[in-house]
Amino acid sequence: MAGPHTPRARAREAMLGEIKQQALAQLATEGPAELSMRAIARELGMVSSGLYRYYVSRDELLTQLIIDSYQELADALEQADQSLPARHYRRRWLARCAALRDWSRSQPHRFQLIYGSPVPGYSAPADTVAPAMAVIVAILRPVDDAAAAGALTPEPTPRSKVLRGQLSAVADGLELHLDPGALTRAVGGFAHLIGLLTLELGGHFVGGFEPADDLFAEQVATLGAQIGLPR
Amino acid sequence: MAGPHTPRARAREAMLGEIKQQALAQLATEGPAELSMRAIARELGMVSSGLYRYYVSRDELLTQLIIDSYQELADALEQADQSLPARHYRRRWLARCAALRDWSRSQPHRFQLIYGSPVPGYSAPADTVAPAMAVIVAILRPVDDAAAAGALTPEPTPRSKVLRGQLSAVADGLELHLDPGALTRAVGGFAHLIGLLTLELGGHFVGGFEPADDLFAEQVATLGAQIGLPR
DNA sequence: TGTACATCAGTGAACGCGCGTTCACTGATGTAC
DNA sequence: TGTACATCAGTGAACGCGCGTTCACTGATGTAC
Repeated sequence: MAGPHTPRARAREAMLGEIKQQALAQLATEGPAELSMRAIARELGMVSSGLYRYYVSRDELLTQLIIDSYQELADALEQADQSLPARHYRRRWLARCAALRDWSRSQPHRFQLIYGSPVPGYSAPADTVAPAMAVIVAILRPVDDAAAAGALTPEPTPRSKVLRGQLSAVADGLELHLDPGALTRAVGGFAHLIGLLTLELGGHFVGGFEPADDLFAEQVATLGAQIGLPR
Repeated sequence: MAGPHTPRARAREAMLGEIKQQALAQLATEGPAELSMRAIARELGMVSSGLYRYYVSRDELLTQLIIDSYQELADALEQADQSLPARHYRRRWLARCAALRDWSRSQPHRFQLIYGSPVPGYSAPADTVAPAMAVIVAILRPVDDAAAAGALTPEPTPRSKVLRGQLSAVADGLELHLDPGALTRAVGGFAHLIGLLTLELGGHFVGGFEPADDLFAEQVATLGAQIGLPR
C-alpha cells in the first residue's frame, strides 16, 4: 500500500520527485544557501508560487534533500559489500569505505549538504537525526558484525568515565555490539573518513595528494587494523 | 619599515582592519555566501560604494578573510606549546591539538570558512595556498621535531609507489623531516582532527558525545601513539 | 450512469526586500617646487 | 613658507538583477449520492 493511485496522486508523487531533482541539480552548481525556489520553478516551466503546493517552504525542501541524502548514502553503504561473504569483515569494511568515497566524490554537493558547513539560518529538524544515524550504523556494520561474532581484537577501554558513559549510551542508541574500547576506535575511524573526504573535496590535497586514491586506500586499511578487524 | 606613516596611511590601515572585523562579525551569524558589502558598509556608517576604495570586490575581501584565518590559526598553534620543553614531543602534540580545537570552537565560522564547504562561485586564488600549508606544518611541528631528533617510532612504509612519491614530494614541499611511513600517519592524524571538528561543529555529536572534550582528548592521545610519538 | 459539489494544481500579480558594482562628484589631505 | 597640483576617501544616484511568500483566481480531476 503506497498511497492512493489515482492519476492525480501519481502526478503529485512524480512532481515531488522532479522538484527534488531540480533542486539537486541546482545544488551541484550553487551552494545550499542559494537554493532558489524561483529558479527551480523556472527550470520546471512553472510559476514559483506553484511550488508551494508541494513544499510549504524552502526550508522544508532543504530538509527533504538532507534526509534523502542520508538515506541514499546509507543505502549505498549497505549494498557495497553484498558480494562479499559476511565473515570477511575486513574486506567488507574496505568495500564500505570505498563506497563512501565514491558516493561523496560523485555527489560532492550532497556530501557538503550533510557534512559540510551548516546552512546559515537553517536548523535541521529532528527528522534528520535518524537518517544521520543510519549512515554511521551502515559504515560501521562490518565492525559491529565482527564484534557480535567475537572476531574483533580487543582495544583498551578509555580512561575517562564520562566518555565510557557516552560510549555505552551511543552503543545502546545505535544498537551496536561494540564495547567502549572498540566504539572509540570506530567513531574515530568515522571521523577520520569524514576528515579525509572534507579535505579531498575541499581541494586541500590539490598539489599534494592528487589523485588521493592511494592515500585513501592506505588510510582505510590502517584504520581497519586499528579498529581491530581481523586480517 | 611598515609603510608610510602619514595620517592618511594610518587611517587606511585602520579602515582595512575595521572592514575585516565587520565582515567577520557578519560571518559569525550568516555564512560566507551571504557576506554582504552593503551590510558591512551600513554597519560602518558609510555608503557601500566607499568600500571599493579598500577592497576591489567582495571576493577579494573573502580571500583576505581566508588568508587571515589560516595565518591566525597557524600562529595560535605555534604558540600553544611555548611553555613546554622542546623535547616533550608528545605533550607538545597534545597541546597543539587542544589549541586547534579551542580556536575552532571559539570561532566556528572561521573554521568553516577554511575547512567547511567551498563557497559557491568563489575559487580560492593561489595566495591562500601558503597560509594553508602553514597550518599543517604548525600542527605537525612537534612530530617533525621528533623525527628530526630521531625520536619517532618507525611506521611501516606504504606499499603504493604512487603514494610514496606523493609523500616525498609533500615532505620536500613543506620542508618536513618525516619519512613516508611517518608522514602518512601524520597526514592521517590531521585528517582525523579535521573530521572530529567538522562533526563536532556540525552538531553531529549532539545527543551522543556532548561535551566532546573527553572524546577529543582520547582520540588525540591515541593519534599521538599511532604517529609514533614517544611517551 | 449521471449530476452536484469538493478538492487540488497551477496562474499571475503583487509586496517588500536585498544585492554587487559603476560612475561622476566634492572636499580634504599630501607633495613638489 | 607658500602655492599649485595630484592623490585619495567618501558620497549619492543609478543600473540591473534576484529573492521567498501571499493571495484571489481558473479550470481540471475526484467523490458521493
